[in-house]
Parts: sequence; structure tokens; C-alpha cells
Amino acid sequence: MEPDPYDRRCGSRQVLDRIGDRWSVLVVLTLADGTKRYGDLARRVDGISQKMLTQTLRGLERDGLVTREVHASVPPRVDYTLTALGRSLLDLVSGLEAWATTHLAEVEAARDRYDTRMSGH
Amino acid sequence: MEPDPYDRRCGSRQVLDRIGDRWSVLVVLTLADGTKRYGDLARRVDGISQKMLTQTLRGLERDGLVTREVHASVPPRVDYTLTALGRSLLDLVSGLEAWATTHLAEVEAARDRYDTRMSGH
DNA sequence: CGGGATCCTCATGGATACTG
DNA sequence: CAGTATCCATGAGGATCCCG
Repeated sequence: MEPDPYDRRCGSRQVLDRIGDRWSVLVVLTLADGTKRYGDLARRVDGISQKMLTQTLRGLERDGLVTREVHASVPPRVDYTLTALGRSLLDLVSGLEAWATTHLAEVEAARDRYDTRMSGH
Repeated sequence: MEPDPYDRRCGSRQVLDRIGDRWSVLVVLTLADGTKRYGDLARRVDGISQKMLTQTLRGLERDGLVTREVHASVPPRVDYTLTALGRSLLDLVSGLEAWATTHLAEVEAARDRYDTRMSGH
């Protein structure tokens, strides 16, 4: 049986869901330029809560996209790094980021048109 | 001020959110090979509810990614088509689909490893 | 056929407090 | 510092019924 993302029972759709997750994308992007500590990530990704950051990192770790390395020191230090698999996703994800920024104006213009068109009933 | 997807107040992040949406991705992919009717989409995208399909299509239309064309006929017929802007997203989105299917096995293997590793405390 | 309107339910996710 | 634990609000999203 071939993977079919349109089929909700297929694992490839679950993978798609993870990729699509807003926080996952932002965290992967933040890790693009190398290893980061937990606090670094928390500061960089604006608006993410501790809970969601931890949850997102666990998910990425579980899916083999990120490694988690705990250093036994005081104060504690935990490093997060993209795996090879995670880096293989980087082109795609940064492509999304690029699309979002370059087409932002067009999208906003379209929204304005739609909203005024609709407000006139 | 430059678009910054990491900033939650920035529009580019909202654009990123729409791209990342699971249903949006699947609907755009379904429209890749041309115009589709509402019912076609509902049948193709497994598990989507009427509500979410309509909502997703409205969102995509508002953002200028698809056009909605109503034919005054009985029975009614509504066609959805990707705009130029929507098609410009196609490479990226099909890239996501391809990544999900080709790396599915790796991700599932990673999950198994993680789960067994964690179950042993 | 292509929705709109409702109701209802969970899961997402924020805020806060606490800990090794 | 890097989490875990808990409580709580909100809204995403499903099910159902109805209508042009």
C-alpha cells in the first residue's frame, strides 16, 4: 500500500500534520543555524509558552528531527540540534518562510479586497 | 520594518499559519491538477467535515489563493480554482507532500525507538 | 448540490506555581 | 536553567438539520 496523505489513516498525513504545525516550523527554523539551548529557543520564538516549547521539542525529538542533549552541570544545560533528517526538511521549511515574507503584501491586499467586497454584502 | 515570522504580531506569521494548516495544504494539493467542484474536494480529502472544507475554502479565497465561481444552474455548481498566487505555492506544498511520503518510514522508526527508549523509564 | 446555522465536545494552549 | 504539574479558557472542529 502506497502512502496517501489524503487518507487520514495513513501515517504520511500525521507526518504532514507535524510539518504543518506552526511551532514546529518556527523551532526548526530557529535551529537552522546550529545548536541552541532551551532558553535560546524560548527567547527567539516570540509568543511560545514553556509548555508548547517543551511539547514541540518532545514531538520533534520523537520524530527523529531533533536531538536532545543534557549536560550534567550546575546550572543545567540542555542542547537541541537538528538531526540529518531534520536538516533534510530545512530547505522546505525555509522555503515556506520565504514564501510567507515575499508574498505577504499580495496576501494582505487580497484580504482587503475580499473584506470590502464581502462587507457590501 | 522587515517581515519577521518569529514575531507574532507580524503578518508573515499569519501567512505561515495558513500555509501550515493541514486542511489548506491538502485542499491546495487537490486543486493542483485543475478546477474542482465542492463535492469533488469533499470526497478527495478524507475525513474533512463540511464545515472545515467550507471554512478552509473561504480562507484560501480570502487570501487570494483560490477563486470561487458560482454557476447559476440547477442543481447548483461551484467551481474552485487555484489563482496564480495559489499556483506559486504549489511547488512548496507538493514538496511537503513528497517529504512526508519519502521520509515516512524514517519518522516511524524514530518514533518506535523513542517510545521503547522512554518506556524503560 | 452547496452550503448556512446550531449545538456540543474535547483538545489546544496560556498562566501560574513549583522542583531538581 | 530547564523543565514538570495544574488549572482553566477558548476556540477548533465534528454532527446534525435545514434551506435556496
